[in-house]
Amino acid sequence: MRMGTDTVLMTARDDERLAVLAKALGHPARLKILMLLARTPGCIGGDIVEAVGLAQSTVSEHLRILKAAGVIEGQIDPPRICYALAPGALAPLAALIETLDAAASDTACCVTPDQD
Amino acid sequence: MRMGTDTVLMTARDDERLAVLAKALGHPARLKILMLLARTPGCIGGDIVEAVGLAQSTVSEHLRILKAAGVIEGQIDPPRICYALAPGALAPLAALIETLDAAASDTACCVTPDQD
DNA sequence: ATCGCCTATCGTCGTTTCGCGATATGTAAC
DNA sequence: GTTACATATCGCGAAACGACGATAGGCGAT
Repeated sequence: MRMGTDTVLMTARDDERLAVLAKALGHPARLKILMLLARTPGCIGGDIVEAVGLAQSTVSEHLRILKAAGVIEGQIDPPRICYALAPGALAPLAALIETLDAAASDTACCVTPDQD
Repeated sequence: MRMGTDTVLMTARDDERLAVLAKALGHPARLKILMLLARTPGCIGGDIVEAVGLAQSTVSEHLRILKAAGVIEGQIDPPRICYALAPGALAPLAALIETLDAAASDTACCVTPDQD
């Protein structure tokens, strides 16, 4: 299901799942981690701790949240743990945004006609 | 140089802004409100309260958060207040997701899709 | 087996969020 | 003026979040 034709219609308790996904992105430290993973060619472990500048336990928590949300994947590689972005994990969120943006242009009935 | 708060150094402040945007979507009630606004042809006011099934004060708070994040806009129309989705507000978040998803395919080095 | 490295989990504390009822504000109508 | 309606704001308690230090576990090297 690529197109979000049904995105507006479903709105069941998928809200909950979507919210978890969005909430995973709703923190600067986690965004930083994702950005780091995005620009890292391979996989990284403890380097993340230094990059975000927080305590190791705190970073581990953020990693756990991201993993629980399905945004990242962790694979145990003998020396350390290899973290990488999970492909397609954000697709539902992308579809949501697309739907909302499309509807925004359509429902722009009472928005102030001032354009910047 | 007066240094314009942030330049190309890093996405220090950008992360914050992006996080606020994502956090605005990171709640079931707020998602419900946005879905409702997306589905509504015109603009709605107090109907939102009944739709989400929460107290009027609670809904007002969620609306305030969404408005603060720039996701929705409210225009005072004498009898009530007209709320509508703000066009293009989620564009930065969409760009983020696109970037992450693109990088996910690229950095998928240690993921073993077939094996487990 | 012991050491050192890396990661996960635990316990705690302060802050923030969430939900509510009650109350204040503003405007249209009377 | 008052009344009625719709929204915003104000406490307030309960829950969740974010951060930390300390601790426990797995694995390679010694």
